[in-house]
Amino acid sequence: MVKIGDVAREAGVSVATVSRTLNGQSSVDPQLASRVREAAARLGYRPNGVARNLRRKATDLLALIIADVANPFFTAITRGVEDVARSRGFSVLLCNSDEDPGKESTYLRVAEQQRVAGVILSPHRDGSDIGDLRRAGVPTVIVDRPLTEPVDSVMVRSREGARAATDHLIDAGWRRPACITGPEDAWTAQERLEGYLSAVREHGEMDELWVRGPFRQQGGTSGAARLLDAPKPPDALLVANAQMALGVLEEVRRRGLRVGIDIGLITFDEAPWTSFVEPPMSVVAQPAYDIGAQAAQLLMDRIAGSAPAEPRHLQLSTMLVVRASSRRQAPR
Amino acid sequence: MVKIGDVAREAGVSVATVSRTLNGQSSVDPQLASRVREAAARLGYRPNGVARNLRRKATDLLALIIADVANPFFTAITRGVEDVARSRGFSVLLCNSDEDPGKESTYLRVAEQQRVAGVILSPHRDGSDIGDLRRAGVPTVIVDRPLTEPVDSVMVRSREGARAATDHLIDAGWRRPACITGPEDAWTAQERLEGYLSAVREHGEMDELWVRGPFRQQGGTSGAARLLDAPKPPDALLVANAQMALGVLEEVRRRGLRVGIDIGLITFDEAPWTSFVEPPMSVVAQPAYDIGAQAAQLLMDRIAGSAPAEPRHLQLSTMLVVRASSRRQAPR
DNA sequence: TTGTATGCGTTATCAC
DNA sequence: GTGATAACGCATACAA
Repeated sequence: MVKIGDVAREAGVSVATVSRTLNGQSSVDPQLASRVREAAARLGYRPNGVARNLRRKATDLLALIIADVANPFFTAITRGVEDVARSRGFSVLLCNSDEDPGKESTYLRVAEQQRVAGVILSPHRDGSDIGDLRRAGVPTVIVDRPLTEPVDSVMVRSREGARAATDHLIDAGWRRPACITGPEDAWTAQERLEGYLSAVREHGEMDELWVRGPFRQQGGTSGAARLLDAPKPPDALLVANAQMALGVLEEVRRRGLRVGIDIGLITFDEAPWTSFVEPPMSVVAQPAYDIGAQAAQLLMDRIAGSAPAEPRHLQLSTMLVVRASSRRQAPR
Repeated sequence: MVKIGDVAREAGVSVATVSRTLNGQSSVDPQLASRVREAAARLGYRPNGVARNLRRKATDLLALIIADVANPFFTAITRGVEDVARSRGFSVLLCNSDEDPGKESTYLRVAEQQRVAGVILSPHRDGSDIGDLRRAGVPTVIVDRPLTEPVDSVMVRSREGARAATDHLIDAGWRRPACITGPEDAWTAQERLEGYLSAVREHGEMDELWVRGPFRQQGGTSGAARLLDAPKPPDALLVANAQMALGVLEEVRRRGLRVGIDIGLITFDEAPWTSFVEPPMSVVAQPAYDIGAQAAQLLMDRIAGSAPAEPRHLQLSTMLVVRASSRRQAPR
């Protein structure tokens, strides 16, 4: 492996000059500079990033710690993070925590040990301990779920989205909208439920119909089943996430209910399939890519030191996308 | 930032003893060892991974260079890689090349400079130059698309999958199956087309019907349109990727054709939506997660030096998943 | 502008 | 079993 000294010898200069040249310092004689560059090219020199990082006491690595990159919501966040990171010369370490506090803290430790320049974290259910990170002075941005610690964050106005979706269901003529949300310890589940409740309460004379379940397909299936088995079942459903929505769809079809006629449907998350099911599914779209991009931006500012001392909290809005599943057609 | 010397002083031992203790060397007096561990905990010591990497001349970082993590096929590969990497104590650097030779070579250089322990690469269309990597002795595994260089690889028997799918269409009673495949310079597109062609030729007396398009939704739309506008249009379609399949579905519906009755459909890739469209879509499932997991496994073996000198080539099989879209129902 | 020399925080080699 | 010390490859303070 050729190192800086080899290049220096080849070019007949000192290592300092090689270093300066390759790091684009202006104070190098153009003549020498080109001799250095030629020598480096001739020898196929590749600077050792590890040594450089050690000396500079800084890396150009970002850690992205999320539940699961296979969840389309996080996939989009990941893409957003990676795009702005790359544009600023940073690379991203991908960490799937699977909502497992153990894996999460392992990754947090890895991030700290590898001296990453910053961390973007979607904390698990029960809150996460980023105390070590903060003590170590590692810039951090929280996404999707809040943390009590005073750090930068990027969130989505879930509650407002749920509320708008519920209002829409009612406006469309559905009389008994219900909500299928996530587990109690999931903040986003709570937010979405509250959005639903506030809409229903405001309309008055409407029953509050809701159930919880895991944020997975099966959670949707069983949630729908429980609601539909009730003596006075709902006639429309707001589902808190796309994976659950697939389960709901399954259950609804199993019962022979016609979406848009017998039952109205709307779900959180613009998954790739939503506009291709029959009928197309209305959604509360979350700006997932932007969450990632903005979080990365915040982080870069923080790393560059060009951020205010106090933490900044970004709140992105959802977008209501109305398709056929939530429009009420008269039964034939 | 507390360093190893601080811990040594706190524990009243030498840095060597601290290092040995924290790296789990057995040859340390248990008494001293616990004193060291206590001191480290008391001080909140975090080993500096960068310094360690420099000294050891090795990192526990893997670079994963793929076209786009947002493509479900690559998402699954990514998850597979990350899982086995983590289980072996490695982290993964996520790199989206977007099929752009420029981005790809940038990432290749980053990987080399950061002295990653290994690289998993899905080369872009026109072939990729991993010469530098090989010269630098960086273990590399190629996935999804071949490269002439003699390195480890994990591929899918695309051709056989396409052939099985075409055979299935014919067996199901479709008389004029066609193929919508990707661009000429995409190896997988070629393989899938050839699989289709071999099936059709073997059956004899059948027209070879096929078109190419970009591996995107729009490619499916326009491909389907061109085929269906022909004087003698096909009655069934084999589509080379899931994103194209969405486009095909769109076009087919636009024309009022009933899937499974007027036209048979089957596509490559088990995307999350395939079983939820109406009617459920038959697919040629690729073992994407396994591709990633196996590639990572191969790479780890190579890194550990426990791999044979000659490159190993894994070939994973596809799985035909027959759903309603490719079964032929009599028109009502 | 250029060169020399020091140190970044570890691990590992060598004596003891 | 333990400790002193020399690398690892680079960036930079300082001297020239």
